This record gives sequence, structure tokens and C-alpha cells, in this order.
Amino acid sequence: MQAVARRLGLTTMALYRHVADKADLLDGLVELLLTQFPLPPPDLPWQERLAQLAHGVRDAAARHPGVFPLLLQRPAETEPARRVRDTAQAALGDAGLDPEAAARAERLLSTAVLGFAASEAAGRFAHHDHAVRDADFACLMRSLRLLLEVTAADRDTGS
Amino acid sequence: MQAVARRLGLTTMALYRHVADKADLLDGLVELLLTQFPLPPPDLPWQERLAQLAHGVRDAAARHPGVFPLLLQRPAETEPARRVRDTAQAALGDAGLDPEAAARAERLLSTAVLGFAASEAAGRFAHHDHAVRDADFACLMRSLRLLLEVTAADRDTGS
DNA sequence: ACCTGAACACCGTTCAAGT
DNA sequence: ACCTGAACACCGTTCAAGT
Repeated sequence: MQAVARRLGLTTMALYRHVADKADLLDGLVELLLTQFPLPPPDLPWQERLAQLAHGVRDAAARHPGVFPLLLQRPAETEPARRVRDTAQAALGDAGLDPEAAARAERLLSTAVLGFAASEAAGRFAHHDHAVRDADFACLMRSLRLLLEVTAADRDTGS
Repeated sequence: MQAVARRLGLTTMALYRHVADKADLLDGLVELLLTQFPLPPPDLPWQERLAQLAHGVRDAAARHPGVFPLLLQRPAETEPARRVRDTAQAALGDAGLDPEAAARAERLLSTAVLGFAASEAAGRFAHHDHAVRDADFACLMRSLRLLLEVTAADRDTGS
């Protein structure tokens, strides 16, 4: 709070005009974070859209490692959070999942991607090169795509 | 610090005899957390071992929601952390992955499971029933097993 | 409407001093 | 060796008071 106020050239107490408390300020920060990467246009293939979303999330984590871990901590029911989630769910729907399955897949996929990005931001993989982490991320992306394609194929053949 | 000291019936300053600082105390807590679930015996099938590990992690998160999120934040190079990781890597080796691939798969799988458990502990899925979260977790487990089996099959047929 | 001063109840940490 | 008292530099937050 004091650091933020100093940066704005105000006293600490002036902040409480614009923000209810510290948690409210942090909520505002994660909301801002979710607008820091582009949402893929809906006419791209669904694989492409999910990949762009995941890369955007990872980039945002790299640019804002301090705030990012908060994303995994709160329900994120703000407008920008909803926009990101709807984009992912739409892509999963186009992958052939029914709405309920798409919602579940979105929760699981976002957890995997957010978890990876948060781990990286917090330095959990700090003893690995950036090249290793890039390969890890690529492997994660490949695995998730494979999984969705296998699931879709199972559905198509009715097995 | 003060709360811990009060619970021990000591003054706050007495803690600094046994612990370097607050971060050190928290490191000790996550170390303890990693001993709170059983490591599966190595004679079980690898699918079984990974499943037991994942369930153990989720239970630990449910029992200690306050400390758990810290697991995703630090490198975890302590002895208990290594034991858990080695158990997972051994199972992945038995699934047919070479050592490098097993290490990578361990990083990705642990991130997915830890991310899910941390999300649950922190209340990110608080607006969903426990039944929904159980189904989510079951879906995650099924997906990860499927993924490993597909990968193993690909390797066996040399494609 | 927006900002400030003064104050409150808390933090983690250090260090000289005690037994 | 282990613990304590006193002190320091910090937190977030409130509220009456200023413009």
C-alpha cells in the first residue's frame, strides 16, 4: 500500500478512496493481468485458438511474475476472467465437447496451464534452463492437443 | 511468528533459535507436508502408484489448505520432496519413458496435480460442489493415464 | 469529491542481557 | 544452549479534519 501510494505521489490513506482494501487492489491487478494478452479471433481452428491462449497466459506470467500466482488463488469471477474462460470453452466446444464436458475441460486445462505458468513465474523450475522450460511447455501443449484429439476420435467412432 | 510462538508457549524471539527466519519456517512446513501421505510400494503397477500419489497429494491439500499453495512457489529441493519425485519418476520409467522423458513428464504431471490441489485448497473452485470437483479430479486422472498409455503405445509400435 | 495527520494494532527481526 | 526485554523499522486500516 505504502509503496503504491509513494509511486503515485500520494499518501497511503488516499488509496482508500479508490479501493476498499488491499485484497480489492490485488483483485484489480489480476483483472488487469487478464487483459494483457490478446484473445484469439474465433475464425481460427480451435487448436490454434487454445495454443494462442496458452502462450498469451505464459507470456503474461513472465511479464508479471509478482502478481501472476494470485490467479490460482481466487475464483476469478470478474468480466475479463469470464471473457478468457468463454473463449476457451468455445474452442473446446468446436473440438466436439458438449457444454458440460467443455466446462470441465476448461477447468482442467486452465489449471494445467496456469499451474505451469505460475510455477515458472515463482521460480519452481529455476534450476532448469529457459530452453528446458520451453521444451516442457511445448510437450504440455502437444499432450493436451493429443488428448483432445483422442477424445474427439473416441466420440466420433462412438466407442 | 507471534502466533506460532504463542501456540508453543514461548516468546516470538525464542523461535529464532530454531529457525533462521519466517521463510525457513515455511520451508519446514512444506517439508512436513510432503511426509503426510504414504508413498506407494514399488511392486504395484505404475498406474496404481501414480494414482495413489495423486490422491495422497489431494488429501494433503485438503487437510492443510493454508500451507499447500506454497508447494507451487518454491523449488522444493528438500529430502522429502526428492523422495516423492523419485517415486513418480520411477513409476513413469516403468510406464516405458526413458529417464529424460520421465523427468519431464514428472514436472508436467506434478504441475497439473499440484495446480489442481492448490486451486481446490485456495477455493478457486469454491462455487462448485465437492461432487463436481471429485468428478473433475477423476477426469484429470483418467486423462493423464490415457495420455501415458497412448504415448507408450506409440513408442511400442515405433511410430 | 478528494486528500491528509494522527493514531491504532499489528508485523518480522536484532541484539544485548539474562539463566 | 536456550530464552527474554526492549527496541526498530515496517505493515494495513480508521477516522476526524482539512480543501
